[in-house]
Amino acid sequence: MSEDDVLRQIEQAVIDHRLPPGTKLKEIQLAEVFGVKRGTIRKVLARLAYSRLVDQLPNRGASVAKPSVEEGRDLFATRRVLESAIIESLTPKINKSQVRQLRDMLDQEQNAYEVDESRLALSLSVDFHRQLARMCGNGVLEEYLNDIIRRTPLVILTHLGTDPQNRCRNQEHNAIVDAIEAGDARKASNLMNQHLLHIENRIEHKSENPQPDLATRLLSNQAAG
Amino acid sequence: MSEDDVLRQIEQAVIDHRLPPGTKLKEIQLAEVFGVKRGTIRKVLARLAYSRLVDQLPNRGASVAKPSVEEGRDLFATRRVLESAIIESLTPKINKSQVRQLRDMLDQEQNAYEVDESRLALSLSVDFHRQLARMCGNGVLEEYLNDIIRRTPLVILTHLGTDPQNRCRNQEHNAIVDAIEAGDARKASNLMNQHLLHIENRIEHKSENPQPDLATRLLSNQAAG
DNA sequence: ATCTTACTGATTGTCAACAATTTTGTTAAA
DNA sequence: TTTAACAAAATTGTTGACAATCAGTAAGAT
Repeated sequence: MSEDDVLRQIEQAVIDHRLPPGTKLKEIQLAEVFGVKRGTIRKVLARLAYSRLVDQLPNRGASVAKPSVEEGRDLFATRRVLESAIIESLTPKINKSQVRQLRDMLDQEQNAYEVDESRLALSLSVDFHRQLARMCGNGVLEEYLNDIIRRTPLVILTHLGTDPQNRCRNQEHNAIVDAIEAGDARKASNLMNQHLLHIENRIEHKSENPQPDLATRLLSNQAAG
Repeated sequence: MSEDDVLRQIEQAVIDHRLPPGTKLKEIQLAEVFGVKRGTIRKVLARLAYSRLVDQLPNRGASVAKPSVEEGRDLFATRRVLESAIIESLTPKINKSQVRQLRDMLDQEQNAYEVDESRLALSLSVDFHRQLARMCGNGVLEEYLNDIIRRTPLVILTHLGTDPQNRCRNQEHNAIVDAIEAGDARKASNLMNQHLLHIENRIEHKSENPQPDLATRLLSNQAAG
């Protein structure tokens, strides 16, 4: 298994919340799990740290990142900026074949929901955003959006949990494509903004009822132990 | 000298075009220059590659990146998106002390030009953009803009050379602050867009008269070799 | 003359042993 | 019982030696 494979595996595990935020990532352990040398793990962890998916402290190793509420807010705000720009750039120059491609993706996504393949549906839903970035033809913009998309699940996990309501709404995706197809860049961009705000706002609300910290959680369950 | 020090030194050397695009960065050589072990250089090169300041090919080492015209165009377009968003976000909430701080920076920059400290002037000019990002209060946005700002000199170097006309115009910076102070976010944002387009357009024009490629350059000088 | 092949030096990539540090566990004194 | 000091274990960080690979060169074949 190559370095890139290991990277993808860990990334995917984070996205699927098999590795919740805060989980310690020990080098030897990971090396044994993936059957690679410690040096490989070391490089992978450095890359994950660079993209803010893990936190690294000197002599204290790596752990799955726990983005703060502020970071989550900033991340979503930046994502709205980028995705709005992508839509504004794409709308005037999209062609019919591309519109059809987007529709196909949304149909697949809807299908996956209906047959209860929720993991596949989530994955397709993310692909929709990625595909828009790809189509807009600006590689740098695409690159930065992909960075942000990779960080988003951690924010949602950390501050919203795994409630299925946190997913993208397929219906909203369809409305965005409608506006793009109609050539209404402003409307499409606004719809995307709203779409992302729906999730973003849940973070703000949730953070008003902050998750109990370790002490609180232990004291409210004194029978255990 | 620490890993971060080495990183900064190389970064600065790239920005100051002491290391022109394409320069090979050999591990042993760098290790000797900075008086560090090869492992340190190795980590630094990996980080520089991640931020696209150097290109890395397997078994072929690292060299200072040579961004393509497309990458340069995309980079500037993305930069306009981010900096516009920063201005729009900052304008409604900036306070007088912050405006004064920006003015001070621009005065220093102007001063540096007048006493012909062009390197200092350039540095202060970049700081102006960074400061706006800092003031807008979105850490993620700031982070991404700093990434782009680090990559910008390479694009300019590769496609425009070291012509002093490629610098930011102090006058345009002042006009942007004027609009911010007047609370006119739309105008300030547009000015920033124009400001960046002034440099961006030079890339497009330059690339219409493409630099002769290697073959052409060699054949037009057959006496050599 | 041109192409192929084998060789050489330089450079990058890998690894296992060692060092440094933090964490955990234990003991002993207050 | 608590605290502090110390010892042991686990983990991360570093290093030098070695392996693998590549660019360049020269000899040989066509």
